[in-house]
Amino acid sequence: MEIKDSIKDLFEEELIGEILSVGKLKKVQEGDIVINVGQPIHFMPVVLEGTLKVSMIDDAGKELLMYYLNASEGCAMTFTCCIREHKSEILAVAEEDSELWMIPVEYMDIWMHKYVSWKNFVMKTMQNRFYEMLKALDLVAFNSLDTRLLNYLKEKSKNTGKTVINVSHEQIAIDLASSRVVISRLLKKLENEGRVLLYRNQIKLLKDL
DNA sequence: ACATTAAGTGATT
DNA sequence: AATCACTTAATGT
Repeated sequence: MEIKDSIKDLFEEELIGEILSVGKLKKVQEGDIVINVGQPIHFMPVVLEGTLKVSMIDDAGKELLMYYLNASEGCAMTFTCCIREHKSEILAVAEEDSELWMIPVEYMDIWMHKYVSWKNFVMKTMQNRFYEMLKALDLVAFNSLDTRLLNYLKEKSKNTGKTVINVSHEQIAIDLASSRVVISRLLKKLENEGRVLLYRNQIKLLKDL
């Protein structure tokens, strides 16, 4: 029931029937890897509930956070990868306990031609991701690390709707492709400025951030 | 009580 | 802004 509810406004009746019969539910826990780099993709995950964190990995194994995937959004990279049977170039990790609807990739192409609503869905997610990638690129190219850190914190609290963020300095460093020591220093500076409170594995954002 | 992991800090590049 | 080396603090067993 929840499955149908979360996507019923997106697609026409007939397609929903196909989606339900062809896909399957997958529950993941916080920290679970949904898609790993180099892994061939057989399913396209649509987020029903929860959030996925999508990162890019360079040759040296350095991570860089690209964007978050929220409810009723599909993984845009999958569209580009699966058609040519490419391997994944991204890492998707469950940011929180989430529910995904896994659709075998062979239907992507068929539905693309058969259903307008599917095409629109794909186009829309591509458009959204493209926009977020531009933002991410701009942030990396034209802003200093402290700006990026602030952005990271705000984004995270916006996603969870909370002012308390549960994350280690180490993890932030990985997401921003920096190092733990640097993040610790910048956070300490923010704390001294009275903008955050620091705890172990936890950061509290103060109002004026 | 001890080991492990997270965070803080000075010095160096 | 990154890395090294080291300290201190919190947490798990």
